[in-house]
Amino acid sequence: MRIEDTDQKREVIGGTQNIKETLSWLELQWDEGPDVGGQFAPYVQSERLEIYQQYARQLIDDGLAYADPYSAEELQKLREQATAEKRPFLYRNHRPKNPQKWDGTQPLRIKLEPKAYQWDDAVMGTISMGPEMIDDYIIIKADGFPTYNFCHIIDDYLMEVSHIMRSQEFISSIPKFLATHEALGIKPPINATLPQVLDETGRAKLSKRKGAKSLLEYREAGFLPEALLNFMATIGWNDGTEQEVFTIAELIEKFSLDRVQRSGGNFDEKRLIWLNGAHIRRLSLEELSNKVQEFWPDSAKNASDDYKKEVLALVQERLKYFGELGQLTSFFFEEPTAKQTAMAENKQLKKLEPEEVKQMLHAAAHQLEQSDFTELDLEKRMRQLVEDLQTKPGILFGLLRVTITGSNVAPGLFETMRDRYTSRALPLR
RNA sequence: GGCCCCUUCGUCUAAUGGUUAGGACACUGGGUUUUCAUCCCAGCAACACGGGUUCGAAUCCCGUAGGGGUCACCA
Repeated sequence: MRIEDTDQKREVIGGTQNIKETLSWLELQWDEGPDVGGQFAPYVQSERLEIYQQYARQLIDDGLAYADPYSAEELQKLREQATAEKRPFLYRNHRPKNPQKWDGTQPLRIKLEPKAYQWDDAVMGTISMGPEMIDDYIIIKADGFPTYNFCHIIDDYLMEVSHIMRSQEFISSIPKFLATHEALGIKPPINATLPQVLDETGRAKLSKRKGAKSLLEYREAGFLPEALLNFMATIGWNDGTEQEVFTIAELIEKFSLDRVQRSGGNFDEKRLIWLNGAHIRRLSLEELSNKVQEFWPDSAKNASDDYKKEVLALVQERLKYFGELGQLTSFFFEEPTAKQTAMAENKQLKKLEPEEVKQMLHAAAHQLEQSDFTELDLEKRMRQLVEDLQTKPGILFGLLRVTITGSNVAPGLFETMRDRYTSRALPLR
């Protein structure tokens, strides 16, 4: 892992920390980099300025770099002119004839020979671009910091990087990178251009500025890292079989660049939600229990771990992400409040007269007092009651569900009764 | 505008000249069931368009259209 922090103006407080935290959460570990060290340290570019200066001086000595005499305003003007004439802006058309000696206060530009390049991209295949893609770009800014375009090449070389996998927006810069390698007399690594991830509309690349969530927000919402990785990996890649759900270990084993697609894919959150549910269902109760600790409702604070585990077992197959845990389980820990609303929303229950409701609940309570609260006994008694009251399972069970959970959506009724009452988490009334 | 990349169901994708164009998500219907969910079954739904090449094209070639990227003292 290398921290590319050469743009002082855009440095965000906590930005690096955020990246490290995200990668750690996703279980993507770096074996070399900040915090862990390595033979090519330092791994933070702002601590490597000397190195870039050295390479820049070499280029000056070779006559391959020169000071840029233009002011920002002058350049801006030239650029606007090019845009107005509907042609690309090329700095090299305005190269100074006799550039002054670089004193470190002006930007330093690399002098590249315009020529066509052809190379093999590990995803895109053979790509070629003409000389119009080559321009003299800034390698050291007026503030003394190098640009990404320049210093990543040096770092990748010094750090013996084998593959560079970048998103599509870099592809048209690759000829400049190749030309820079030539100027420095070093061999370029393998380039792989990955498809972009687009937003739900498929019209723009996914970006936080346009409302995309950060990965850490998915963590907050209770998504699993393996689901996120599974989801991201299968936008633009598949293993050639019909497998949809992959563990992290499987992804590491099966992923290969030659099965990566060239076209971009949409970020379909519905598919992510489904995948997350699928991964949740694969967890053992023990694993699930460990992962949801932060997501229990406040009212579960004093409940025992054993009780919470029982509750968890009842909701595991209906949990799509942990953020739902509260609304799915709160009635195991506190008396529900939404009973009236739930009654009104239930097609069968809203037709009942208050007197009928009262009668049914009294009869049910009477049975419960005699029950041993095993699931089997509860079911036997309630089914008998359906017959005694000459009602339907849907009505009596629905009424009990609403009474106990405050909701029309809940785990199995008899399991719910058993867990809710035998634990003495809530008094029987 | 120049240059580059892309285009299979609504979405993620399989297919590498011969398939009724397959799977998954979503959606719809059904089954299991006390609700929801899980699970099972079924349905809906795609080769951007036009020319070639070929006995035969989603697949190869050319063109058109559409989409994306890039043209910073940002990465």
